[in-house]
Amino acid sequence: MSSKVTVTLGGESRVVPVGTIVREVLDGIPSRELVAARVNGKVVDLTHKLEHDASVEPVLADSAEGLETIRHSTAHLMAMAVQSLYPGTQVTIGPVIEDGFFYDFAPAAPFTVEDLPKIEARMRELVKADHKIQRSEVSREDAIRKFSAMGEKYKVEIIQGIPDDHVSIYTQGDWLDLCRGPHVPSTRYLKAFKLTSVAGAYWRGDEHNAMLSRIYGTAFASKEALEEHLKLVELARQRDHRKLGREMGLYIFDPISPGSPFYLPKGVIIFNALVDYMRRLYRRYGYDEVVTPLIFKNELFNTSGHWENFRENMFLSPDPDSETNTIDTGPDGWHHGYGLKPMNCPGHTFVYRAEKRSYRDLPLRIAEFSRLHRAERSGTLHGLMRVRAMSQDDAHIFCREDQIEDEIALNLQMVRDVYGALGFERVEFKLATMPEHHLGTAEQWQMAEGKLGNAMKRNEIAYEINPKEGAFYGPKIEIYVSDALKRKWQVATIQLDSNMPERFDLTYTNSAGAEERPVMIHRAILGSLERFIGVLIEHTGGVLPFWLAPEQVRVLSLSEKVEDYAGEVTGLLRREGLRAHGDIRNEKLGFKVREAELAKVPYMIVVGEREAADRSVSVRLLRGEKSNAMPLAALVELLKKEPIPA
RNA sequence: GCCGAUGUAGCUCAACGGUAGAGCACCUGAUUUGUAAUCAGGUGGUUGCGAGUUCGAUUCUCGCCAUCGGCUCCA
Repeated sequence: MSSKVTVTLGGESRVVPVGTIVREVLDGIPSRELVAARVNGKVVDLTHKLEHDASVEPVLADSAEGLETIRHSTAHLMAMAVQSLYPGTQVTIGPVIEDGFFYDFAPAAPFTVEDLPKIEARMRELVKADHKIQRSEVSREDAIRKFSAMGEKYKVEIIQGIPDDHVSIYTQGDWLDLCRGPHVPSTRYLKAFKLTSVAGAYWRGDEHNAMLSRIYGTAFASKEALEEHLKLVELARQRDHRKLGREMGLYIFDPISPGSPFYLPKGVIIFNALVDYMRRLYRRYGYDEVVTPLIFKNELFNTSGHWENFRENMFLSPDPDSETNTIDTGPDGWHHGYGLKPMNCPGHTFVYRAEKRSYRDLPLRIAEFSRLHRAERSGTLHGLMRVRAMSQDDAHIFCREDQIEDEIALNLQMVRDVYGALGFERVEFKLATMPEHHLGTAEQWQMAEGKLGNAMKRNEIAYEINPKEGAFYGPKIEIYVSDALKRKWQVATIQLDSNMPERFDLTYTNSAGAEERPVMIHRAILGSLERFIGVLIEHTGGVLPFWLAPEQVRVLSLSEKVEDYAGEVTGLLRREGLRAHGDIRNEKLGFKVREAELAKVPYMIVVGEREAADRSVSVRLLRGEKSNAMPLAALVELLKKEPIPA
């Protein structure tokens, strides 16, 4: 074996002795920017020894990998600080996440936010001490012995799950942790971090396991980048749909019905505008709308499989005809009272069965906006994003097997129409595949997944696979959008189902006169209207497009003298079908403008004596964007040009 | 459901082991107003609910409910 290795860096090659550390090869780069290196594509420590020929690239602090390394090292720094402040606390895992990192601990008592400043202070001390961060490799057995001796039983459990003979350990000062790495060379490199919150988290995410105490934090390459991030978080907080919804008078929540919004008149306008929009699309795409019951005998849910699979999320009601009037479980395992529907699908099979169906009737597209109720666990409720009562732009398509791909493709087209019209640029698609518990054979699943995939390819849609996340009856396409907090929300879904038609024994007569089983496609494009409105509000910061704005025009009178003219203008706009209101209160104009701005009314129409004299108006757009005067007729023209998606 | 925090007027928030206060909103009056807050006065709270400790609880303790941050779950 040669004692020299050839290193390629930035297109140039050089020969160095075997065992040279990467840092020495990257001698041209200032140490404060360099946090790690990429050797043959793999990110490693700067102290990594070069044993073979390799191509080497620097990993800089502000690159994606650099940031990841910094965050990971910061998580270690935090763990070191925690263990020095709270001896006896065990460490578990501490990964990097989207905007920072967390570390799960098993402390004597759970951490609270009051602990964070103390931990942060200790972290800063450790940074100042400039502890070198060193990697070493030990055998699995040695590592197990070592961590056992330290009383770190979670670490031992982790190591026991690692198949390799050797594991790596990182040491900084008198502290060490099992870790794959890489890490920054010393704690001095960590200069911009903040601990953000604490939370409980189960060991390995399993609620049967012990509850650990998790601390979240974030770290950046520079103080400026951290500040910028914190500013964004603050901005996002201001856009919170719960705050904006209240301020804009759209909806409220009350403990009298947890998880169920009370839509106020303005909120209903948004709700109805979205429903109207979907109805226009339904006409174009050939859907029929139905209204089915909200409450059913549980016999329905027993047949559909909901009783078995969804009961814990259902609101149940006794049978009023029953003498005992209880919701006890009956002798055959399901109770004979009523259940509030959590989904429309079982009910829609009765719409299908209302007539004898022929292959010529298919595809049959049945839509419904009815309210659905799901008994979501109390801790999961979150404004409009996670509710117990919701409406969906729900539809079920009953079709022949040979129509599946076309129907899916048509739906994907509709998805694009909708998200394009609403200005969502970041839309992601996933294909959720066969889960552990499933009905049908692997071949059937493969075929169904293939059809969904093909339909996406036909629409030139790039998608990821979401393994084993399909519904138990069939695979699904999941469609996600991002909100202002950069949280991804699943909104739309398209699911293939041959189970429900089977359970309800749905058939159609084929061209040869024989009975065949249709396939059912479950789909929603906006998904839950509640969640969609929440996402929309955070996405737009409450500044909704004209066609969705609860109040489109506000006419502001300057004084009592022009009250009549203001009323006349408001009346005219209303007759033109616009959502216009007059503000003729005894207030100064500045005050009225401010209130209209806060209410996010897109058009403010100012009328004073000048305007009244020549029958004109002065127009101000939201945020003072534009302000000019025009004749009344011109205003109507202008407003009628506002786009409404169809 | 689990971990942690929180709950005071319609909203945002302050205070305190000795029966609560501000701003906004609301009401009344004055002002007649030109593009993000005119002035003055007034109404409004059994401090989330229930129990305990205490001479006395809104404050301390416990339970419940709800909310917030997470976990978990999500056909």
